[in-house]
Amino acid sequence: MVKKTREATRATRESLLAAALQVFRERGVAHTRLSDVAERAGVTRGAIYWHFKDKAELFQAVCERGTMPVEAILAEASQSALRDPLATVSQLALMALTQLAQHADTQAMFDVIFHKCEFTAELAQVVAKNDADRAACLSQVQRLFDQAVACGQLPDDTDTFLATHGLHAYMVGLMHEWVLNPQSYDLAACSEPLIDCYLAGLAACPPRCRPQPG
Amino acid sequence: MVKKTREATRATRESLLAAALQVFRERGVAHTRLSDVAERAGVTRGAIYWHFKDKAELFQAVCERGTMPVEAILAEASQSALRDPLATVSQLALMALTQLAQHADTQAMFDVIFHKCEFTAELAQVVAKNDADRAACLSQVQRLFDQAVACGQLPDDTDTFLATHGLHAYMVGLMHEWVLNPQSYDLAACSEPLIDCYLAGLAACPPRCRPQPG
DNA sequence: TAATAAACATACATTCGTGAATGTAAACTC
DNA sequence: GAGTTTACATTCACGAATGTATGTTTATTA
Repeated sequence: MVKKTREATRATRESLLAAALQVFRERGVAHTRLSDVAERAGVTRGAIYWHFKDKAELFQAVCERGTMPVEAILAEASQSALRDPLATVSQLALMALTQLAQHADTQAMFDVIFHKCEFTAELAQVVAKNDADRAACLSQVQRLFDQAVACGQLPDDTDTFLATHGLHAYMVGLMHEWVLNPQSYDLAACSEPLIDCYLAGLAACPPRCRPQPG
Repeated sequence: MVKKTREATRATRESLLAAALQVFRERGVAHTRLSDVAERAGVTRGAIYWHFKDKAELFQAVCERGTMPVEAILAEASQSALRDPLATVSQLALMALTQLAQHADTQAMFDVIFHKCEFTAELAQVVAKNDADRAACLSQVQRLFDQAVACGQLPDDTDTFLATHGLHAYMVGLMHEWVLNPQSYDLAACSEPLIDCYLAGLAACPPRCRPQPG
């Protein structure tokens, strides 16, 4: 039983990615042996080395598959109308948390990223992509906050850079901690009030721009 | 050159902990070889195995040394007067961020914890301690929020559980992201407005208690 | 339908890191 | 100041994981 049809090959690759995500979550990325992943997927290590160069490339593929939905959310939101920038930000955040709350694979993905992975030199590819994604996300949100200031939704002297970083940190922290204990509270139900709370803080008492020195 | 005086022994242990923190940060915990740590500390692996049972115990010691100051902050704050619960929370958060902003060792520590470590089975000890610390911190803060509600500083129907988890997530996210780019903004200067922003959101639009079903 | 290449399985060599075992010299105890 | 223990250094043997090389069978292609 060797050379499969094209569809079977795709299926093998998919089951490898799914198995890798599971084993990564159970054992941590650095501690997983490729033989474990192969066994979980019902193949041998040879199959892994056929589809991926090494563990780093496998991990990268797992990451790209896992972050696709979130990136799709961001891309979709960038199309959205800009009559109400703050509402756009709110919906963006809400959709991200909802995606996390509702999809087990997304939970597994973020569990791995946040708690079961060491971002070291050999994963430089993934780190670089993460950095690029974060930068894109941040600049997109900051643009929305700038529009919110222009609309009068936020005070004139709002430091939108800090506001953006604050919101991003909030989102990261919520995901980081919630995946540790998904049963601690109902994320799907609580996302909206949690997000509204931060945005209300921004409207009421945002970080202010300091007069630039010089 | 063997058997040192007691003070020299303490110094060796200290330099091992410092070396471990550095190497953990550079290579990630799972990828560091104890020989690297020994070399960095100017000793051999024998010295490590004398002071610590294995890598997990070394990591645990590094963690305990690194989280001491933050725990001291919490302990100190628990003594504080309770006339102004929200101000106490604010100062608590501010001190934690200030500690991070001002001490290179604390930055290294959180960089390792957040980005250079896999929390897997073999580190169960550390995970358990983390969980206990987090639970203690959360309940302490929630008590302060409860007092704030009693004082009228927060609305009567504030869901203090969610408020606490939100603040905790915010803090975790701020530290998690800032250590990735300490030069991205001046944390020491921005901590206060960032914290005030979230607390203002709590006062203005907190997560509300839902009527319990049944 | 013959030839080629895909999609793995199998077998192998090698390296790497660990833990334990042992050596040892100096500090501490009495 | 002799014995004991400390605080390491050195050496060794072992397993484990990796990457590669090769085998094998079947889909695909011309």
